[in-house]
Amino acid sequence: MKHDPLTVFTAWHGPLGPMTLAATQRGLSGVWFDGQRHGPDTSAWRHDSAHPLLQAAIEQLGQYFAAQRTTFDLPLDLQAGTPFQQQVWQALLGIASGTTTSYGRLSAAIGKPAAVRALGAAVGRNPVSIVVPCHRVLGADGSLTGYAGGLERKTALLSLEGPAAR
Amino acid sequence: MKHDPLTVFTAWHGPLGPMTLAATQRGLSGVWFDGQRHGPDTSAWRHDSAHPLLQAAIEQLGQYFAAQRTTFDLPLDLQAGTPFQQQVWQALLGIASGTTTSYGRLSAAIGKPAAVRALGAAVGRNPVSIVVPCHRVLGADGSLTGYAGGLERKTALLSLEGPAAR
DNA sequence: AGGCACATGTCCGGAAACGGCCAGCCACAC
DNA sequence: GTGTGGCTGGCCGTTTCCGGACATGTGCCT
Repeated sequence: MKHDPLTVFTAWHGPLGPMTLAATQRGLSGVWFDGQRHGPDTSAWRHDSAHPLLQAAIEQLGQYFAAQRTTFDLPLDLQAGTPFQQQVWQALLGIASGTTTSYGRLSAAIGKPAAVRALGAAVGRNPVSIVVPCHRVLGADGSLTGYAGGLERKTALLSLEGPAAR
Repeated sequence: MKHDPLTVFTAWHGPLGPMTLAATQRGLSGVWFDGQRHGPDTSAWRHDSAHPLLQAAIEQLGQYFAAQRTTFDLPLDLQAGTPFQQQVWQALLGIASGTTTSYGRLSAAIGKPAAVRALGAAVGRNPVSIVVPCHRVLGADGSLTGYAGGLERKTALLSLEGPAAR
């Protein structure tokens, strides 16, 4: 009986495979690789491939994959998560393209150095792949550790962003 | 992240104390005595004392309390409950003013004679007091058993509806 | 008569398990 | 010595699971 915003979604086939994008009145709320872990349940949403924000997102993603864009200019709606998750996702936005950080440094950055493990779980549930760059977080020793869309995709995204930096 | 209808609400001070009324686009969705058990959380709703449906409800409630009306003519929205709860609340609407029934008979009426206890719980969570007459359900031996708004109010409503039948 | 066990759907609280981690140790290889 | 690899334990938010409580009534047992 609570009021949640109406969510619209559409499909898009990008270089790394088919994806699903979602948006609310407040902004872009989701970008998922089809079949990834923690994927969306679209059954209660409305399909709308003509939605302006979704089209804008697709355009910018296309430019990103074509290496013609490194940052995104889109309104985001991250209100779906818990306060802690929102805090983590917000922090992810601070990681510049071409750079990476570690789970430990990120948890220290939000003032909860001991919540490293919990942060890892929160990062893994980031609903807006690519745009909210959860793929730029590595293990303390530089290992890939994990990615909801599969490690190959994480590697692909990182090499796309920093050709030099392996 | 699911779409629920926008809910509006307002306050009304009736003969039995202050109350809160709520409505969605589909119809009247709530009538509660302030402070009753299982009361609403209005924090995500919008206050709108001018809403036509809410005003209509208040008018009819006024007539009801003045003994100038025994039935209500208002669209209802009972979609907030579980399927079982909706079934029970729907059954409540079949109890005519001036009459009463028991939890046992009611559970038999919906084809689930064994779910008496569950039905009691469901009746107790009826969101639309008075209009959906949960106060017309008594124990098998005629005892009052319970009322989310307090037993005094249950008594008051029953005596209002059936002056003869105490 | 009186007492007790049981059926049923839902909610709520507490307990436990589960992660996209990391630091500290130890054991081995060179 | 130095480096690598593997194990261990503790960290903490979230999710899941489980056990009880309820606006009751019927049947069986004493």
